[in-house]
Amino acid sequence: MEDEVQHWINRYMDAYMMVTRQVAARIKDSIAADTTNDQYQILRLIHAQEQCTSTYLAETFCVGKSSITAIINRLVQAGIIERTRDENDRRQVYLSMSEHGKRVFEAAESQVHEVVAPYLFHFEKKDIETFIMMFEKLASLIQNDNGGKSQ
Amino acid sequence: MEDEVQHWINRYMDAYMMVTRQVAARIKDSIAADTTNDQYQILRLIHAQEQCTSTYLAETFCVGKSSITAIINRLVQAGIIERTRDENDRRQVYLSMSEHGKRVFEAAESQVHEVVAPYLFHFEKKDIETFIMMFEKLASLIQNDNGGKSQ
DNA sequence: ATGAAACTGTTCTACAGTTGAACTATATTT
DNA sequence: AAATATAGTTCAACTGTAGAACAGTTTCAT
Repeated sequence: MEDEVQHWINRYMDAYMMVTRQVAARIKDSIAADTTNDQYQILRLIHAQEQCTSTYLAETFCVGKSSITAIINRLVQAGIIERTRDENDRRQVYLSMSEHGKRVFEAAESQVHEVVAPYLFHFEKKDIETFIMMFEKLASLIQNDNGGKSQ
Repeated sequence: MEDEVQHWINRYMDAYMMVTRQVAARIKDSIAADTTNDQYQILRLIHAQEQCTSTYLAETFCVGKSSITAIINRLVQAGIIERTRDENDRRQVYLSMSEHGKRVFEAAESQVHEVVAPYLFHFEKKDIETFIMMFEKLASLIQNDNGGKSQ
């Protein structure tokens, strides 16, 4: 039983590292050279969020807020992201994509899809569903498990 | 059909990012502060490989060889890794763990297992097998797809 | 109403990781 | 022997990360 768990974890880590690294490398080669993978992930989060703040990004991305400031500074400098202060609570700064930013994001997105899509055709529809659902269940388990280490 | 693929990719990316980031953050909090996640991944590769070279690590990790040099330099400086030149082909340098390195690696490994294992108990044995097998299939698809971009 | 506490985000310094070009040393090819 | 290929390193420039100190804003307790 214990051995089985160990074995699963090792297999998972092996496959996981391979997939993660290779997919990241392929996406990097594919999307415009001046946008990094992390920047693309940040753009995805901003795109999906109505009023996106640094705090939200820091929590979702699991990094400190100063990392977000650094990334956003570069994206602002590249004319991709714009900052807007909330007039009701002037502490908050909302992050949104400029028109140029939207074009950059959409181009990157379609490149990513071109990289990933071909692999899907090697799998049964049913298996893809199962795979994604397990991934989503895992994501929600992890998400609802903040702070409390045990269990 | 196209829409379905798009939808899958988006769901996959969402779940994937969440799991990747959260697990990485938890592992980082868990393993000794002076070993990074990337260093742990490198140690796993060295541990699994009989005679490990920089070139092998660079290819497997999908980075340039100079990145590997930088990582290995830090691990050598920390007394975790040792370099040994091949006497038959003096260009080659084999990387191996020192005794201290082995202890560091085993400690990190057991920490990682402690972080990951609890999540497994939320899943059916059968589903875990399916999940890992799909991951492994994906890994091997990607691996056997070097160079040729299309398909 | 005012002062303490909490919150949002930035700046700064130090470091890990990445890249790509230039380089050293060794081995192979012709 | 000279040209070429291979394995690895060095260097400079950059992205990403952490954590502490900080500034500005809001909330809360008394």
